[in-house]
Amino acid sequence: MRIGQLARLVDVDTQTIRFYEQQGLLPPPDRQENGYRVYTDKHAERLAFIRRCRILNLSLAEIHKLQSYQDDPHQPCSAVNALLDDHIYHVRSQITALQSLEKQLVSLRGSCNDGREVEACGILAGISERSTKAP
Amino acid sequence: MRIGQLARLVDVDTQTIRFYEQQGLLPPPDRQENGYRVYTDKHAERLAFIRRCRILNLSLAEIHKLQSYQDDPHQPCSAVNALLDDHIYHVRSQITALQSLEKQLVSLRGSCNDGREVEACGILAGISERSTKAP
DNA sequence: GTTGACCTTATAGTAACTATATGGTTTTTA
DNA sequence: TAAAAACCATATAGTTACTATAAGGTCAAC
Repeated sequence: MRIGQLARLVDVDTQTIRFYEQQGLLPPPDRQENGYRVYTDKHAERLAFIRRCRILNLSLAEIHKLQSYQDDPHQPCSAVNALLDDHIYHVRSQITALQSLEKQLVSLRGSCNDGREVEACGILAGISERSTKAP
Repeated sequence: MRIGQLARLVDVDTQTIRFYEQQGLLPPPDRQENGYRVYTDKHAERLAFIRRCRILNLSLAEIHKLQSYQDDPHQPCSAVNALLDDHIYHVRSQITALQSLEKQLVSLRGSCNDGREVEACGILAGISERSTKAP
C-alpha cells in the first residue's frame, strides 16, 4: 500500500509517517519505480504501535527503546516494566505540579472581580507582589 | 545595572533576558558606550513579573497581553479575569487528561510482572492489542 | 601582558510534529 | 485526448521557551 492509504488506515498524517521513518521509528519501505513508498502490513502494525504509545504520552525516545526490546524478544522484560514505572512516576509528578498550580491560580483569581479598572485589579497586584516561592 | 547583575538579582539566565527583549516582553535598555546594556529598577520589576507569570505557567503570549493591560491602566480589568479563567480551565483540562492517562498506564503496568521474557511481556502485548480509543 | 570575568551578536539545538514551497506522477473527468 | 484533481517526492521553515554554542570585543586585576 502507498503512504496515503497507510495514513488513512492508521489515521496519521503522511508527513508524520515520513517523519517517523526519518527518526528511525519506522523502517524505510521499498520503493516503486517512480520512487513512491510501498508499505506492508508489518509497517501498518508498527505504525499503529507507535501511535498507541504516543496516546500514552510516551516520547519517541521511549518508543524507540520499546521497539528495541520487541526486536530482541528473549531478553527479560524487566526493562519494559521499568520504563513504564518511570513514565507513570513522571505523569504523577506532572499531575501534582498542575494541581498545586491550579490552587495558586484559583486563589489569585479570587483576588479580583470584574468591574474594576486594571489599575486596581487584584490579580495583577497579586502577581506583582507574590513572592516567587510562596504558595 | 548590567545584564549579569540583573540576572543574579531575578535569578534568570542572561540569555533569557536578551530573549525576552527580542520577544518584546522587556523594553530595550539604554546602552553604555561599549554597547553593554544598562538596566533600571523598572526593568528588574518587569522581569520579575514575567518570571512570576512563567511560574504560573502563563505563556509568553499571555504575559504579553497582561503587560498591555498594565500599560493602559484605565481599562476594565475583566480581560485580566477572563485570561486567568481561560488559563485555569486549560490547567484543569490538562489535569483530567493526565489522570485518565495515569489510569491507563497503571492498568497496563498491572498486566505484566518482572521475570518474563520480552516475548511474553504483558505490557507490550497490551499496547499492541489495545484499541486506540478504549480506556 | 595575559588571565579571567564579563559583555556582544548570530546561529543551532531541543520535541514532535505541522506547514510551506516546488515539482513530478497518476488518475479522473470533460 | 487533454486538462484538472489527487497523489507522491524532497527540502526547508515554523511552532514554544528557552539553552547551548561559536566567535569575538571589553575591562579589571595580577
